[in-house]
Amino acid sequence: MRNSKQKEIILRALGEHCVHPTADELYKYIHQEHADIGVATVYRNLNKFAEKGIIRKIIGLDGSSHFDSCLEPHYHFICSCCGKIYDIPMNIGKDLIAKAEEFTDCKITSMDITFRGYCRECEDKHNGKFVFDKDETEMLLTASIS
Amino acid sequence: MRNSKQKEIILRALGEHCVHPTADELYKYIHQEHADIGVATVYRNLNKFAEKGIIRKIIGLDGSSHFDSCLEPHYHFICSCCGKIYDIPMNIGKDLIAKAEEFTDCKITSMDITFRGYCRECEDKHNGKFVFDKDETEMLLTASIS
DNA sequence: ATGATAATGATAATAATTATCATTTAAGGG
DNA sequence: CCCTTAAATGATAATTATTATCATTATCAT
Repeated sequence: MRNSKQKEIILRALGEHCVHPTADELYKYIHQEHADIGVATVYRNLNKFAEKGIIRKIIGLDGSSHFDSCLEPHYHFICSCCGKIYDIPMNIGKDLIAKAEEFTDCKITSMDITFRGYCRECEDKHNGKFVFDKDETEMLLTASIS
Repeated sequence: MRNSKQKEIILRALGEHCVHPTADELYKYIHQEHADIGVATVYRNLNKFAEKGIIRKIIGLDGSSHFDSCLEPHYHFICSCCGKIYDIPMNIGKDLIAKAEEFTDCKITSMDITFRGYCRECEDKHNGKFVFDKDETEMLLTASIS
């Protein structure tokens, strides 16, 4: 993989987000400062980075791809109300892989644990009654960009 | 939710599949016998069933939505080579939810564990060197319909 | 510096999913 | 059993996210 100015910009931009953005969201964010970087480049590189293990790809509530620059072992929490994805910095359940290999007779290389529920904010605001609303989510994700 | 002939057909068809199909795959399967059932109806009902907790929705390697008629607590294994999704009938790791709630201060309602690796077949065939190929996957998924 | 070739960006193409809306159907009350 | 009402359906259009194409540009080993 050859180096490029665009790759550095994309990686840095991803690092600036605590709530994990989609390729499209990241493209729009980058576009503000670097209007000369194309959509295809952002999609291409995020996927390439994820393939190489430089970043992680997470699948959101609605099946959309989100990206995560944190490589430390951790799991994810997705709020069923606002759709935001949070990190859970845990390194438990390592023995689960061994158990699963016994059950399946397959070679297991990784494990993702995703918790769902209601984040503090949504639990307080709506008492957990609301369901996932994509528009609201996009608003919140955009708002969290600083 | 009102009853309908289409709903019954869709639910029965899903139950006949051991490898979890996507909405589109299930539509094509149903279409062979019931050409009068529309795409929208299949998508609509699968999603409605999943919402109501009658079936489960699983997100595949490439972010596609697969459906699973089995409601017993279990986890999934996705082969990084052929993309097929298998069930792992385990009921371990219940205490993980309690731990995650401590960490996050969020109300957690569910947990998904997805293992990735290479299934027996792919491990033997390619020695785990191949990466996910969507076309090959579709072929295999279709072939598994009986 | 230079040549091979990987990376880029504009755009077209694709694929999956959802919205629209006229028509049909289910189900409860009279 | 018929009627009413609203939910469900199916054909199709629309949308959306993502990927493919390809001419041009940039990287980097030599």
